[in-house]
Amino acid sequence: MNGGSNSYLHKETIMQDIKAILKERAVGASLTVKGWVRTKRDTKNAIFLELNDGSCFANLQCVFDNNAMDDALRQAMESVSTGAAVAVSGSLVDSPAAGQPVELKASGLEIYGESPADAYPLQKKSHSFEFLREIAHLRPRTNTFGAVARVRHQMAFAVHSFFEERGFNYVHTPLITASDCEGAGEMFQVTTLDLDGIAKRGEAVDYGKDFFGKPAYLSVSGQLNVETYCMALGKVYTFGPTFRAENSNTPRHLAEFWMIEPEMAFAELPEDMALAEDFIKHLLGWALDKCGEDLAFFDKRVQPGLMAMLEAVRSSPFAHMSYTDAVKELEKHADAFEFKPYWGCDLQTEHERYLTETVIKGPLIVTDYPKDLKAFYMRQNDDGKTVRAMDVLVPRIGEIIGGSEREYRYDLLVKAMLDKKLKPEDYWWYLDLRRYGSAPHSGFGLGFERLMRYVTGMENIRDVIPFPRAPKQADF
RNA sequence: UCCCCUGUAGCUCAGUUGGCAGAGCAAGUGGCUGUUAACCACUGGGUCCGUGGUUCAAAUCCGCGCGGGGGAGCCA
Repeated sequence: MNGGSNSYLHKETIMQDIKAILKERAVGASLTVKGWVRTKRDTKNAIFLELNDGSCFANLQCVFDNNAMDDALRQAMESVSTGAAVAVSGSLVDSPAAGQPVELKASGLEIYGESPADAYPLQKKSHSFEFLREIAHLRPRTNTFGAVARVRHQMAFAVHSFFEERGFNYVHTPLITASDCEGAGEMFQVTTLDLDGIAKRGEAVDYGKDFFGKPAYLSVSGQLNVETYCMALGKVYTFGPTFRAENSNTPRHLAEFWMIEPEMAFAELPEDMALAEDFIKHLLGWALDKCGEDLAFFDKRVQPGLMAMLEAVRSSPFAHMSYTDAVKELEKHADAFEFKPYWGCDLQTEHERYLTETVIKGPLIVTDYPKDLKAFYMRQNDDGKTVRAMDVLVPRIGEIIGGSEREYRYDLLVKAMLDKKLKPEDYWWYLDLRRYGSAPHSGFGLGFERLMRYVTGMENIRDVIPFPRAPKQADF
């Protein structure tokens, strides 16, 4: 554990991560800590190294006696600077100074990797998120992005725990699809054809020679596929990457993002909405319970009031409003909008924000949208005008969930396809679900990174995923 | 894709009517100090995004290109 022959570590110490050390506070214990130097401060009598090993937000302060270092240790210390990877051994003591309850009274030091101070991009100061985005390989070493990474892990884990507790099966839907009919946005094409060569030779593209024998794409949604397993296992969900080739350049869109799509057999829209509300509350509650230290940082430095907001959402019922009522509400305040609301209009961002931030001041579920605004597979209401869709809107983020009860009646589904200029034969296997044992079912999609924006308070979606992909942006 | 803003030291930014390139932080050196966004002094540090133009003179004005941010649309 102690490394090479030039080690100045004490050999008989216990290796622990900083999270455990700060939790247990075993004063008197001999310890070895391995991590990265966040800051180094010299004084006459002591040298302070603050170490972070990623296990938690907090650093461990290691204190070396500046008057009791031999030449070898002093020389090693000379080459330690912000960013260096080191191991420090010593004994845990109560800290005589304010700022930390315990600290490591250090005597051993080993350097694994230096980090030249005149070149290392991360300084002992705050950096803009825009700058850090350009060094995405180093930004997880900062307070903010370390916290984002830990929260992201916990949220992914919470997704699975939520569905596991409720008897859902996790289904892996394909990322590559050869059907050009998912209808949820522009798709990335996948090919093994030599496009350069074909272009140089001036030939026409023959997809019969492509890998799949026809054009193939990255999936924009797992929903249609997961419905097949829903009609067999009852309660299912997907959680995986999703790809949209839209040329959208906003703080809330990515070309590659992660989406969670549950689907419940025999469930109608009210159960779907209840699931969505429980899901959001489970996730926010999990974050509050498991990531308090990280959230406290976001609350202090990124989004003041964040934790109180999350607590409030967790403990109060979501508001409900039909699309028709929402438009009536908006029409009362038509002067406030650039786009005047009317029945049949798509709700603009300004409309959604007004509803959640001004009218409701919290999460709002809007239901029963005009059928012309929504996808073909949504269950049609008896009024002939609306479908059983529901969008969960939250302040600051806007739409975080989009879902619906699905149309399970064969004839009505085919008619909806034709109305939207889709070819039923392209959806033959999807239609089979309505021919053999069709049943009411409902589901929704939650954008994982939008959830992350909501939970952390981070404004830009590119800062809540490790390596964001967006138009003209695929570095790292 | 459209609209607006923006690009100057490692980072964040200032730079007046077009007239010798600046500050804070970071880095280096020294000092002080159980420090904790440490403090004090000194030092080094520039393709002013690129390109073309206007001008005696361009970081500054104009055209084009590229990058970044915000808003809109698409949506999760």
